[in-house]
Amino acid sequence: MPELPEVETIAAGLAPLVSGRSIRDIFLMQARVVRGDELEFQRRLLGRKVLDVRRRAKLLILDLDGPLHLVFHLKMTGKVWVPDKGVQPGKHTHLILDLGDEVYVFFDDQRRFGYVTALTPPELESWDFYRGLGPEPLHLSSQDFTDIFQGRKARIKSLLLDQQVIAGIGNIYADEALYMAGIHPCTRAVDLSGDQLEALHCSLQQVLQEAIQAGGSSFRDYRNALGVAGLFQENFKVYGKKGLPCPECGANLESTKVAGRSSCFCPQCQTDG
DNA sequence: GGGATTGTTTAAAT
DNA sequence: GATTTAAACAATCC
Repeated sequence: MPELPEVETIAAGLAPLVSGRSIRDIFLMQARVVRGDELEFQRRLLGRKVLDVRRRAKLLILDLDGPLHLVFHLKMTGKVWVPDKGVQPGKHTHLILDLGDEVYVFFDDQRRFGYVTALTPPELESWDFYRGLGPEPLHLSSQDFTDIFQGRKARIKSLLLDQQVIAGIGNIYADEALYMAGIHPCTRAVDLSGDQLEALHCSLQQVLQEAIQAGGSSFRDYRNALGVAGLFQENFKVYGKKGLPCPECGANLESTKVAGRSSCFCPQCQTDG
């Protein structure tokens, strides 16, 4: 569930807590959450110092000396956080990094879809998934944004969710941005006017920035680096609100399947589908 | 116990 | 071959 704003919030919260600290010990309770050989994983990490914490797409990346990259994908229910002192691991805590002075990084994942891996810079750069990621939406000019979708025949919602096309967007922010721009999720990108693409660019940047400001969305069980819930879910206009009235026109919001995902939209405000 | 939930991969279709 | 769509997968909740 964590999308761009949630991972951004986690990275920002984690950075001051872990930067400059070294990994003194590693406790791996669920080896399956580690991609690659778990012994090699532990060998690589031990003693490394955290230099920086950042986000790329939905990936949370800790840059370590060596150099080495500790890469998390949180998928649906993954959490990377620094608990208050004395907090014991839960039954879904799969990995703990001991950073000394009673500072621990917990990696929790109830459904265990998430994963973590330790990669050297060449390994990271040659990783097909990483290399194939599309541009960061917040770094795109209106022109670049338009160029991405120009002439594509797929439905706009599918393209927004495609990490190779544009990175970091999931079901929540795709639905919200399309609603704000007045575009039906089933519209083929090729059928969108220049004005519509510009509106979508604008609404996407707005919704992402507002969500980051609010500390992400806490639908279900997302928590930030301190284990605190975000607030943006209170700003949802359409996501998960099938059957409720549209905040603009009052029509009942509808849901349909696009790219295998439920997609909530207003049949009045989001036409041309 | 079936269906829904997620992002990604892989296979199939166009 | 390129593009697009659908199914499969992981584990759990309701």
